[in-house]
Amino acid sequence: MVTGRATSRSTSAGAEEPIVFVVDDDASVRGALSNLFRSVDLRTEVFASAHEFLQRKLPNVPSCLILDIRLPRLSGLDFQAELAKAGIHIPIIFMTGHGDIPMTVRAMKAGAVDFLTKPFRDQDMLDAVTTAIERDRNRRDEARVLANLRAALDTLTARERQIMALVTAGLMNKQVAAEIGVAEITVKIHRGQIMRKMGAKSLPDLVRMAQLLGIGPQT
Amino acid sequence: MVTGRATSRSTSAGAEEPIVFVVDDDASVRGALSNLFRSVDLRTEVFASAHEFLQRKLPNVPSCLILDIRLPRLSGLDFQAELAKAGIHIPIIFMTGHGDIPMTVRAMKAGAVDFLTKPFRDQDMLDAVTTAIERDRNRRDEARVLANLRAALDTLTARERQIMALVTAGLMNKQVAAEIGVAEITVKIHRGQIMRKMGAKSLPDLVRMAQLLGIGPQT
DNA sequence: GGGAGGATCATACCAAGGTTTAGGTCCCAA
DNA sequence: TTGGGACCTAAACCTTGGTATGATCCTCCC
Repeated sequence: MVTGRATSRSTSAGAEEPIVFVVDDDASVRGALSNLFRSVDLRTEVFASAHEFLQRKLPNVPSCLILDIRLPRLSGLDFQAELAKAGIHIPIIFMTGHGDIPMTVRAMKAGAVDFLTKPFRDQDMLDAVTTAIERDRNRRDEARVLANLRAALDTLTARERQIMALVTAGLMNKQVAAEIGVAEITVKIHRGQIMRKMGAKSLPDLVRMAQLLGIGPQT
Repeated sequence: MVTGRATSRSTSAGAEEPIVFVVDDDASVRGALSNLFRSVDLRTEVFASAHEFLQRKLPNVPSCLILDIRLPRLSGLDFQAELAKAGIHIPIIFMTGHGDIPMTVRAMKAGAVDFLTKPFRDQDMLDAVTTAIERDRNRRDEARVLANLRAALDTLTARERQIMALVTAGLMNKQVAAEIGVAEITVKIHRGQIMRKMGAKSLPDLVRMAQLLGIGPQT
């Protein structure tokens, strides 16, 4: 399973090596995990507190966070909530020595990848990390696509966005024209501009973009 | 939150009243839950074992299942796995007197709505049921849409399905024709037939259908 | 054998999509 | 004031999309 470093993926440019972040106030735990991950060639960074971790500017590579439920000043669960509120969606793996079921439920409901009780088997942790990294990789891929689409959408004028919505909803040019009270030729011209700006190679292409952008009939 | 019976929804024909199923070998628990749900006008059915529950032909209404982790003969977790394997996707709420964290994690990973430790507050259970019913309602809505689409897709011939994939991918008729080695007019005729059979009112419509059906570029 | 359904194609015709060229107005910022 | 961008439109022109009619060929099945 955990075969080692995510050897440079042939696609997208380099620097795709995943990172595992560990936050635990117990130095021995940090050391143990650090060793474990290094043993499988996983880049690792450890922190003694949530605050310390937040200082670190998060890199743009697949990563995950291993968190002790019981942290000084801020509980792991609260920290998880903080991150979510801040729009940071790094997958989290919890560890606990004295956790209980309600904590576990809360963490899992909030999207935690796993919730391990100490002591845990190395392999369980590695499996969880593999899952977490993979999840983050997928999330990042989707986020990148969406960001590009949104950037393209931002170059559209209000009129173009309006017409894009109507066109992708399935209206004919003449219907769009009637709907917004302009001549059909005007719609055609806007439409061409939309295809260019959005980089859509076909109408189905544009429809899928609109879909991802949440435009028109959500379905 | 739990305001009572899901009074006839204006859409789809009646019989939409949700049902809560309870499986627990402890008669007093069954009685207590039964009373609790009746007090908020929720239709309830209780069973003493997983086997008993399976005898019951599941009705076509939003429902959820409340399961004790510790069941005679078959653990709640294993039963959850059984149901999943059998393609039964009813949302599950677990109860436990002596559960542990790994159990909780496994249940939640497998999609459980909640995992309550006995004794729990009535309100917690009611909240969980509300969430579960709502989740099932959404799932059913999506499933119904998808079933209709699949039924329509089934009426397509192999050729039509092939052309549908290419058309929704964004190819022009002439490109489709070249791709499959027929005349453009043939593609046009098939295409018209596809629109009719699928009940698509426009190309964007068809594209969205293809998307839901997992046809073409998944994106 | 004969009919039904599927696939193919031609011809003809019309509707819809799309670009180019060439304007026009309005408004905002340099 | 001037320039540019957004928006609007017309005319001309070409490409695609889509339907109708009619026909051939094949296979499967009664």
